[in-house]
Amino acid sequence: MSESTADISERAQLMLRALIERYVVDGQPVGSRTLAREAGLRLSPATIRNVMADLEELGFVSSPHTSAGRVPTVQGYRFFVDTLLSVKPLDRQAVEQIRAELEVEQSPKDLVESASGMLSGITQLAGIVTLPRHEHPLFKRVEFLPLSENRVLAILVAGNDEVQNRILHTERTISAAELQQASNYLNQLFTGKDLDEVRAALLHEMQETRSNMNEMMMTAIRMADQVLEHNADEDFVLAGQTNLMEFHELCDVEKLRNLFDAFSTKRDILHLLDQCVHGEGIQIFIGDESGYRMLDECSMVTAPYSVDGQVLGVLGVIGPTRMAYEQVIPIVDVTARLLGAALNTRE
Amino acid sequence: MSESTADISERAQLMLRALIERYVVDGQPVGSRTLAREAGLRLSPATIRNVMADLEELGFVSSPHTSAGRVPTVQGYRFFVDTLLSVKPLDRQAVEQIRAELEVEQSPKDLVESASGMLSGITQLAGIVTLPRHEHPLFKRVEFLPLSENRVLAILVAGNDEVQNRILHTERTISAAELQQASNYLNQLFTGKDLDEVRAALLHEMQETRSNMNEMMMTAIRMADQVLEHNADEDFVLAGQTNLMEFHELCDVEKLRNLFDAFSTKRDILHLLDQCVHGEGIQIFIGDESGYRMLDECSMVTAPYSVDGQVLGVLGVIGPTRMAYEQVIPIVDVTARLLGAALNTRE
DNA sequence: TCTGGCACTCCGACCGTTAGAGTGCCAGTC
DNA sequence: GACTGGCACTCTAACGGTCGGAGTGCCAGA
Repeated sequence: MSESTADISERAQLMLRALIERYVVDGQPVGSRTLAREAGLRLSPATIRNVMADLEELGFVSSPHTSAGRVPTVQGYRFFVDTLLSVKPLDRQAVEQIRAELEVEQSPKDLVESASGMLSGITQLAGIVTLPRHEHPLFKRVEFLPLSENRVLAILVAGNDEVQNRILHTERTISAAELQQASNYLNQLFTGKDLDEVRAALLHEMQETRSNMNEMMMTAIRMADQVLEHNADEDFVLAGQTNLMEFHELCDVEKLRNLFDAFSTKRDILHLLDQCVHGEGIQIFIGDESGYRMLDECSMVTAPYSVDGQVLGVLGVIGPTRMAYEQVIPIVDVTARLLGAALNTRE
Repeated sequence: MSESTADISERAQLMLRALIERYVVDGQPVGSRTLAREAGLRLSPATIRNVMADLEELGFVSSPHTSAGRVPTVQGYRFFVDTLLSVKPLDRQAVEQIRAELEVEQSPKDLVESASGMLSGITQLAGIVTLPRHEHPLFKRVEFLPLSENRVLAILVAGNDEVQNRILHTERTISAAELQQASNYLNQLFTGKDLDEVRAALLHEMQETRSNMNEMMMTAIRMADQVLEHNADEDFVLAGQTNLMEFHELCDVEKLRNLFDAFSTKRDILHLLDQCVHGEGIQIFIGDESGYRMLDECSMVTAPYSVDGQVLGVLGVIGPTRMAYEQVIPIVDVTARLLGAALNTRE
């Protein structure tokens, strides 16, 4: 008991590492003999058993039953990724593959989908990427086009050149000149302002002066709301969910159902991803660390991606706790950088 | 052997029907005693066994092993839906629920999602709806807005008021007047024409006269392409996939994986849905009738939905072969009508 | 401090048995 | 001739016992 978590013998660390690396392969409990063979150390199974007993006492491994081998616990994985892990630099081929895929000119939405596909394809796990979201979208421009008698097409351009359309039905036919006047007014006043402010200013003005542009301004507000709301309710793109079915620890239909339900409900997953935006760099949730029951047997490795230093979203990988962290981490890392870069060239 | 498929004794038909209705409930083979109890007929199990033997010879039922009850075959289900089925009219409450959900003002995409959710929610199976697709979209309007130095926002409005945006980088700064001129030209010439024709005409003109509006016209073509292409590659919205995990005949992880893979690949499913557009009214694929292995244990009930007599898409339900067809069919039918109606009010 | 040996435990696989459900067939009855 | 009760038969799923393998903990000796 004199040992604190901080000073586990180096040998024990090597052993834990070997055990995890072995367990990741086939998900079977690892026994002392196997470990004696596989770990580079020249030790007998008996010795290894002693060390394993120590590791068990520290809570890093546990045995499913008396005469089974040992299995890493969440704490074991945590210690592993925090202090034992040596991240292998990603091989050039994979990097090039991702770069090539993301370099093709495509819309942000398509880029996100490509990235998600890449993540799941390379790791053989599930890839997840949130849609890019600007913190404070700017008002850039609004236009109103007469469509037919009582219908006007309103177009709002936000700072990131995101465009919103909306067809509105008006009470009377509004002339092209009037529409022009309205848009001129709004554009002169607000171009470059924060969309939030624009919204507030319009609301204020509508109450003050009951101008004849109310209808137009109403629309502008509604559209601003839409952009803001569209930005508020984040969304993500998932790929390769079915890869998760390969892992027998998840193959219980009950668990699968909970997991897939969470994927389509999105709420909980989004909430979790949200926590990853604020943390800096790679974030890892192992097993029940996430706090969500359906992810108890899963881990999630995430990294935020950003353009010009502004974080636009998060991406990552979801898989069983026994994933090859040392491989997944660099993949997530690189993909985040490359996605950021790809989004940058478009703006 | 003197009996042809056409003339099965009425009693046998009643029996097949009772058997299927019973089997749908819990998916267990149905024995003669159960059937004697449940079917209204006052017959002894022995008699029922004789009739069951006939049905088996005709290929309508089969027994998984010597001393199990009988299970309907695909042919059995087929005969059932073709000739035995009495579709129960949907109860008003459900209809109202669907109507209410689809009556809220929302975009086509949202409507489709609502419909899909309704289908899966009411049937407790998976709901599927293709996005609406106009066969011959019309050109309605195009506008070009100067954004900044070398950037122009192009907006194309199609006949169904579908709007496409695209930002284009120009070689030189084009004045607002020039842009106005270009759009006026295009609008005057092409409004109301078939988008296909517009595209062809523009291409032709570009080759003939090397006008200074080439750049604008190029864009118009590209955008037309986009609308056309967007329409060509259909897509669907799926909901309630996880409901399928409740059925033990699908609970084998291997099958589940194939099914979910097909859902995310989309190709095969789309191909199947495509066949349903052309058939008129309700279409039903039972088990391996679909020709796709991953749907061997599934059935699909579909109906096309249309606006003004033009079919825009298909919707339906995917579930295990033992689904309550007499309930699913009217739900699919009604939802198709209501979705058509909902889309209509928007145009 | 490490190791070989030993007793012990537990799981999974492999029977054999049994109860239950359902069948097919036959002879008897209305 | 149509229906039924009875009977022998078959197959499955569940239970329990046995057995080998894998792995453990502990101890005594190097």
